[in-house]
Amino acid sequence: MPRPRKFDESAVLAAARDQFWSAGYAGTTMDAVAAATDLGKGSLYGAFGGKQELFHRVFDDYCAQAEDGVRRELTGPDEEAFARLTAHVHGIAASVAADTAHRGCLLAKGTAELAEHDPVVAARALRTFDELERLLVADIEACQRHGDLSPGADPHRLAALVLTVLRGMEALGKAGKDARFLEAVAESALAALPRP
Amino acid sequence: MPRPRKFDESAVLAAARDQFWSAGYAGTTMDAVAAATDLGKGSLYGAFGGKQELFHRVFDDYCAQAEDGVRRELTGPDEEAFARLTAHVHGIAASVAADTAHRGCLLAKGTAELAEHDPVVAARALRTFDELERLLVADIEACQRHGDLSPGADPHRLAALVLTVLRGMEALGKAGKDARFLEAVAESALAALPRP
DNA sequence: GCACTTATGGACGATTCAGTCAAGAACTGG
DNA sequence: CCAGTTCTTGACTGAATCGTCCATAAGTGC
Repeated sequence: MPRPRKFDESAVLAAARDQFWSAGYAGTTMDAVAAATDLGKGSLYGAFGGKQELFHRVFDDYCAQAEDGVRRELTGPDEEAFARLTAHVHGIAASVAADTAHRGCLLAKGTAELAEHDPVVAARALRTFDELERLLVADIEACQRHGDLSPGADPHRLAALVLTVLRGMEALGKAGKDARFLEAVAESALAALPRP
Repeated sequence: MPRPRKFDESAVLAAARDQFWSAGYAGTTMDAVAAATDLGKGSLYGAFGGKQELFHRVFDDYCAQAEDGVRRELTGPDEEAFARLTAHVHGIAASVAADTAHRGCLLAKGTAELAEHDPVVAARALRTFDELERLLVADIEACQRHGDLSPGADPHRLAALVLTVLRGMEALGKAGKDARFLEAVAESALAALPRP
């Protein structure tokens, strides 16, 4: 029987994630990750394979968690679909505004830095956005069924617009646009949805 | 009288910009910049001071050019204000979609990578977005004067929404969302503006 | 408690990085 | 054509960088 690992894998991944999140991929050194996780470099390489593989793992976990969070926020009975949608949009605005350190979102940061040259990252990012879009479509369809949104509108187009607004808020929040701006955008985007 | 410079400063800055654009700040080496510009490192450091100063210069120039381009697209007589707006939004969608290499926008990439830790970059990015917003407000007000948009709507809110959609399209295009998606978003965003 | 397997941790190596420096080249005013 | 100033070249430095390696520790089935 092998010697079991002494470290908690999820804690190590969280520490690595924070390093990548703060310094970016190229700006993060494996020595820093080792120091942050209190692991020797031998253990780090033995367990995760290398910088790129570690990042892929961290990025994948982050995307999965992001999807899960949104899924929880947007799933439920039709009667509350519109409330869920407004809460989600306002919630994103609020959380972006609350990020006064402008750390932003690892999905956005990783995509901006690596999507051009790393097909694994690009594919994972695209899959995540597609899933977020799908969740929005489902919720918007629920809104239509319950009569909160115009049944004649194309739910895919509405979802695409909402997703785009959400990602734009993230980008502008990172640049320092304030809570008032973001809140106004959230309100305007919701007001732009066609009511029956 | 001093010996004049042999190189063309704007060509050197363009080559440096391409390096930073492609590899990011941390991923770019001064050796690579020197090779791309055919300059010795001594000249590079003598003329621009160092990696960070060079990036600030490149980033500032890029932002200024971006502002100028949008200013040209959105400025003109009231009668064409709405046509300018629709052309701008569709133009961004088309140019993002045409960027099949997913190089994206240096403003977005630099902001994502550096805004958190480099106040110079953060301030320049915010200033650029504010200027783009201002240009949108001016054009939307022109639309209202000419009767193409509802005069009762708050032009600042509409401009904020449009700017957010544009930055969201850039972010999603980088992740690989296709031309059909982006075009649908552009159309939906324009359709969401309140007509008189 | 022995043997076997894996984890650990830190030293090590080859490479690469940002930035410096000095010697010589190039240009112009006089 | 000379003197003075700046530009250029590329070798050099010291610090990091990624990744490897190996001796040792640790846990478990028998």
